[in-house]
Amino acid sequence: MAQKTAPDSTRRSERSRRAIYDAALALVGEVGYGKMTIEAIAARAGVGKQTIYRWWPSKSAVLLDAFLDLAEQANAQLSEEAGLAEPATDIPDTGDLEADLKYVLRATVDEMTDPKFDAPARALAAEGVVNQELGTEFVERLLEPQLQHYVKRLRRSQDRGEIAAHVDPRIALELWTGPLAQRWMQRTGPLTHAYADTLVEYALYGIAPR
Amino acid sequence: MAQKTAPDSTRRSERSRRAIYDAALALVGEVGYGKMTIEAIAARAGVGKQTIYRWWPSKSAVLLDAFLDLAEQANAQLSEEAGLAEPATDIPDTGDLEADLKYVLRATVDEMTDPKFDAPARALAAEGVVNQELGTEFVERLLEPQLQHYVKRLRRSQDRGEIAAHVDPRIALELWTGPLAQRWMQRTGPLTHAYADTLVEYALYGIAPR
Amino acid sequence: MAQKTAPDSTRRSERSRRAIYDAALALVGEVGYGKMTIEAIAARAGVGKQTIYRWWPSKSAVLLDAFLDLAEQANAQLSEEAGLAEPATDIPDTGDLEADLKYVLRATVDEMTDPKFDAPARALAAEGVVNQELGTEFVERLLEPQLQHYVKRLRRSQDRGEIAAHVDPRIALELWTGPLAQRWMQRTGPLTHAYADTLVEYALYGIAPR
Amino acid sequence: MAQKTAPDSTRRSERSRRAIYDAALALVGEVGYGKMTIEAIAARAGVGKQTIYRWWPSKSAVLLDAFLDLAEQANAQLSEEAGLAEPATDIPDTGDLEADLKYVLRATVDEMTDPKFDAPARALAAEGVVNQELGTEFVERLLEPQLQHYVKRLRRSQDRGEIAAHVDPRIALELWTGPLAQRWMQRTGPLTHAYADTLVEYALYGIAPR
DNA sequence: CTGTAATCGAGACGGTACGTCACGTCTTTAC
DNA sequence: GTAAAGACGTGACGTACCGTCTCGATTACAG
Repeated sequence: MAQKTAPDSTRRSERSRRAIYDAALALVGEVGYGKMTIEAIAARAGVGKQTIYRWWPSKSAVLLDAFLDLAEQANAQLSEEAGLAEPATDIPDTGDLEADLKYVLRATVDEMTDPKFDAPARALAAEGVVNQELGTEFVERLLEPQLQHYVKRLRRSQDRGEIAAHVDPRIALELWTGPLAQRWMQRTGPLTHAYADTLVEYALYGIAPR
Repeated sequence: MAQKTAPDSTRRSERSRRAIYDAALALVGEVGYGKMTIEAIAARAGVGKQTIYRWWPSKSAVLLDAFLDLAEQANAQLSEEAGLAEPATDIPDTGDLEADLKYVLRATVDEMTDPKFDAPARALAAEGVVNQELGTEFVERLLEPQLQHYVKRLRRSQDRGEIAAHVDPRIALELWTGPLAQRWMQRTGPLTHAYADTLVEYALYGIAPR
Repeated sequence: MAQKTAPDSTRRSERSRRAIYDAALALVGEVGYGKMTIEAIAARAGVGKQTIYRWWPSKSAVLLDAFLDLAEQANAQLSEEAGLAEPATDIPDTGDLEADLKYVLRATVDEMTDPKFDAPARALAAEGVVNQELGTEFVERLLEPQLQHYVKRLRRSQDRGEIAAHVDPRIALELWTGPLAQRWMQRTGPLTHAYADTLVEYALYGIAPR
Repeated sequence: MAQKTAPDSTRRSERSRRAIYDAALALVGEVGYGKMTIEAIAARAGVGKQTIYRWWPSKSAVLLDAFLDLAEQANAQLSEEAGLAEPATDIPDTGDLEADLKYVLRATVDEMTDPKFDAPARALAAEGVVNQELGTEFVERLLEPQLQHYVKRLRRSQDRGEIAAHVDPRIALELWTGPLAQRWMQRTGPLTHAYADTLVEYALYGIAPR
């Protein structure tokens, strides 16, 4: 099937791409996703509209790429600060599962609260709820890779007998990521460190009396 | 301060209101929230645009009312089928907490899977992620009342010693509603009865070895 | 065949129509037909683009109506100045055909030179050369009615024996309107009173020796 | 003053030039002048856009050159058919002015009707009405040289006393070229041999009774 | 039972943004 | 250095809806 003669990506303007990302992220923060227009992105980036339409099919796709780029950069910076060559996203393993999970979950809460991430992340999450394609990509490229860090970490604990053998780690991790996600997306309650700690405790030991 | 001469709701056309709800729900299913326009709702409902603008401030508000109406009707019908006068939304209390939770959670999974509810509910959930005001109203009028049924039920179990005394029921219920919501909204995994059962088990007894 | 549900002309805004005419005529004079855009007309008239597209199919159609309106007004004003109820466009009949023709032709030259008429008239004439539909309408609604005044006048002279019996007045009049039109449109020579006079003389008596 | 580093015409690609002419003439016939775009000419000619912009300042200039080239070729072919070395554009002089004029005018009518010439000629004529520069060039390079053939021919007749001494040939010729041009450009009437004949007769002997 | 005031369907209005097209310039690679 | 190719910033296109407005026609209450 003939594509509409796909553009030649080797000749793509890097400077335009960056300017578009910056403009999109700035705008989604300033006016919100609904009122962010492609024309405004183009104007702010000092770029022709066609340059956006040439490389992305929709404004959600632009924002997704911009956000992924942002996440990547933030990650790279984090690793650098830690003086590491490899990405620093692994979940720590001090031998104390409860402490490790609380540590990571508190960091997640902090990130969810950071206004720099909040606006674009909400916009993408919202769009993903309604737009299957974008939602899938968002999950596959951003969310699931992060969740897999939990899977790895839980499996290590399971090998050591710190988690019951019958437990499926991929489901277990949802005991805390699910509630956190819900509070963030639906604002059903405050997102605090204490809340994160409680979730970890309930999840590890259950709510039935021991 | 003078309101914009608020309309007189006693003279409101009931037939128009119903037609607008029907049109909105039909359209959100057919073309999706983003492409649903007020003009299309008006045209389909055989109604002037002003009749919509007179009574609702935005298309999300129309859809919210339409959906609440739908939920109400569905509820009423359910109660009627059960031959009850009062609404049938309470969580059963057979004395077996695990069984009761699994029963209700399976029903929730079924509802989330029902295409009649799926499209408008997703649209509203998505809009709520990004639009604080609508999100809050959605939660307050629809979600939180349902969650409170869990609180009531859990408290009863707690009084009987079936749940540890230190547990906060309002947080505990998120151990299963959170994961369910996340799978539904972000499509991070399949929504099945087996999954619902697993969530209840993990939540009750924890994932650490007993 | 279903029209695209033609708009209701009884509800048309007269103020907008006038503003659009004024803007179109002003713009064609200032920037020329080629660079006159519908957006600019709309902006200058303080009108939405759709209001133009609702009532006219193209920018040439707008200009045609604007110009016809202008011609009508100019005509009405002329009649009024002369204190007449009927339109003053008839060709005089003093009994001296040569003098009458020269008089009218000189007036035509003056009009063709008047910058107020020149720009829009050129634009329409040009568009009509290339666009059959517009050209036909331009001729039928503006040019031919004026030519018919010559026909009437010539026929009267012919009845009196001042013009040879075998002559077809509709063709005869082209002996002077044709050259004038050509000099105006193609700029093949200057448009002066002397030139007009010469045309009348050559046409009446021929260029062969008598 | 530095020209924009004028291109070196000795290295110009003849094949591209020809292809551009062909493409321009074909397109003006197929889609009309207004919808003929430089991009389309380039694409059809298998030529880069810059190759057009390097050698011509505007699309009207391209078409003008293309049309002049066409006219030249047609002329050369005509001469060749007649077995002549020199160009065959002079007006015949059989001694019978009326007959000679009718002969040439009938040929002009035929040419104006030939669809191969019609589309580009109209486009250029139209553009010339509105664009002084192009109009002047069109007249100087194409129209006026043809009119001068009449001047020469008329002067010869005048020397022989077949035309009144006081007549200005340059004006006289407009008695038939003007009407013809008008009928062609403004479509004010049919273009036939009979019409051409009538024009010649009226012009020679006048419309007043002799 | 009839006036009268508000709601109703309809849709024109001034706008904003859409996604596309072509402009004329510029850069890259091949000849 | 010219050529084909095509990405770029720019700006107009014609369309779709926005939310406001004005217009009769309908409707339901108050006199």
